[in-house]
This record gives sequence, structure tokens and C-alpha cells, in this order.
Amino acid sequence: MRNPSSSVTEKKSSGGRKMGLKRGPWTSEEDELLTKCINKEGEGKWRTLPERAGLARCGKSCRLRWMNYLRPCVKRGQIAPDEEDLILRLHRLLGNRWSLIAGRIPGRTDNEIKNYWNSHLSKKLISQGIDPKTHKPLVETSSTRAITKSLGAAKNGRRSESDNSGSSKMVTTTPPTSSGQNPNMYQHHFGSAVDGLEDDQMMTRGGHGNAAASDAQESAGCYYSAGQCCETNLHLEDGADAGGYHVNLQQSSQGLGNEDGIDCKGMLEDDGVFSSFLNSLINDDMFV
DNA sequence: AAAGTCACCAACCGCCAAGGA
DNA sequence: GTCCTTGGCGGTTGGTGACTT
Repeated sequence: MRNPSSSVTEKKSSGGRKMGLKRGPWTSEEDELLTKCINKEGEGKWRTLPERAGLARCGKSCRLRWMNYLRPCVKRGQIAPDEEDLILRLHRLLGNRWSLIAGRIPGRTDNEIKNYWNSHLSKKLISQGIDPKTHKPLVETSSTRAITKSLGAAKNGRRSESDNSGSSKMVTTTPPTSSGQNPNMYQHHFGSAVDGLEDDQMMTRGGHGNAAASDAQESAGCYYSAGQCCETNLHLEDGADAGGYHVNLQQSSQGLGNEDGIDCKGMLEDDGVFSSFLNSLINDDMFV
């Protein structure tokens, strides 16, 4: 909706926009053309797809539209409480790797989850005194107080979808237990692999792994309240830790050769194995 | 009823890695 | 080894509409 008037870019601008390409919201006609073309010729070749489909859009825009809205498997509508729970758990484990998170939530797209996180979940965590980046308790400062205060004011005055029926159960003074798991599981499984996380890295993402990786390693330890803390402490880097389960998920070539930790190279190469691994973490049934 | 405020979310942007020439 | 193309990712933007004043 950046350009709701659906402008047509006349010249290639400094931002790399190309001549004659339409921008802004998609019309139903465009959706139909795109869907027809992909149904006929399949996904891929995004660069040439607009021409084949008769669309005045860039390939990137077509891909985004298809991936986020037109694919038959895309589920629209309200995020269910159990999905929200899953997002929180996955974010705690993976950080801002939205595509990975989306890959574990059927029918949801990375964009949708990212939006939901930014507009709902991060604010909810902040309002509950939890840092949405680290999942650790916020250290109260004047700025965080201001944020919390403004969030409260916003809730009082405006739409309150973020504190609907499903919300308060998610992150409260007790760890999430919607699947009936042991709330101290993370402590049991990873508890002693706590120290020395600062310089660790985890699962550099396909293209960008730096900030996101640090987010993830920061999120390795999570707390749900000052009184009752549940530390994930999943140590996701190369190397081993004799104390706890020290899991190597680093994908970069220099980081794959851990000696004593769980070798996750195969997990990353084999989505099925990685999926099982993640599901184990999510379902809290790993290492039992 | 009108004006102002704010949250939501579709869409865009820049960046990066993989793969092929 | 270098360059180019392609696909994919996370971060950010800004119009829309709900809501308040």
C-alpha cells in the first residue's frame, strides 16, 4: 500500500524501479492474471512471469503477491491462540527468522507473522515487562516505562485486539503450557549451557545472518516473569558444552564442524530432520 | 459531524547467497 | 575467479480505517 494510487513508474529511479511498472495494491484482475499464469506454467521464472502473464508489475512484486496471498495454501484471517503460542515459542528459538517460523505454521506467511509480531506480540510482551527481542525481563528504565505507559493508554483508548481472550494466556507469570508440557523443560534440557553466550551465533540465515543471528542467540535464554523464570538457554553454536545440551545449528561453512555437540548440519540440509528437531523443541518432548 | 490519532498490514526496498555463464 | 541473474529474506513505509475527542 505504499502507493495506493497504483502509480505507474515512468522512469527507472534511483531505487531500481523500472519503466512502466505498476506499483501499489493489486486489483482482482491482476490477481486473476497472475493466478492463471502460475497455474498454467508453475512457479518460478519470476523475472519473465509478468510479461507472460500480461502484467505491468515487476517479477518481485508478482512473487510477493503469489507467496503471501494467492497461493491456495495461504490461510487468511485471525491468528489462533495456539498459532500465537507457536509463534512465540519459535521466535524465542529462532529470533526474527520469519520465514523459518512461517515454515512451521501451516498456511501462514512470513510477512503475516512478521506483521503480527510487530503489531501485536512485541507490544504484548513489552506490556508484560518482557523484552520481545531477547524474551528476557525488561530492565525498567524511563524509556521502557514510557513505552509501557503508552501501550496501556493505547489499549484503553483504542481497538484492543491485542488483549483479547487469547492473549493473556500466552505469556504470563507462568511459562506457556498450552500443550501440557513441563514448564521447566527448557531449564532441564539446556539449563547448564548458559554461560558464555555473548559471542555465540546461531543458524545464520540463508542470506543475511548477522543481526538476526544475534537476535536468536540473545533469545536463547528466555524468562517469563521475575518470579518464575523459564530459561530456554538453548546454546546454538558450534562447539560443545559439557554441562548442557549444546546444539550446533550454525549453517555457515566455518561453523558446521562441531565436535561434541549435536551435529545439526544434517538437520539443516534435511528439512525433515530439522523439522523434527524443531518440533521436538516446540512440543517440549526432546531429550525426555 | 468533523477533525485528529493511531494501529494494522499490504507492499516496497535493499541486501545477500546460490547458481550458471 | 568474476560477473550476472534469480530467488529469497528481513526491515520499513505509509494509506486505510477504526476509534476517540
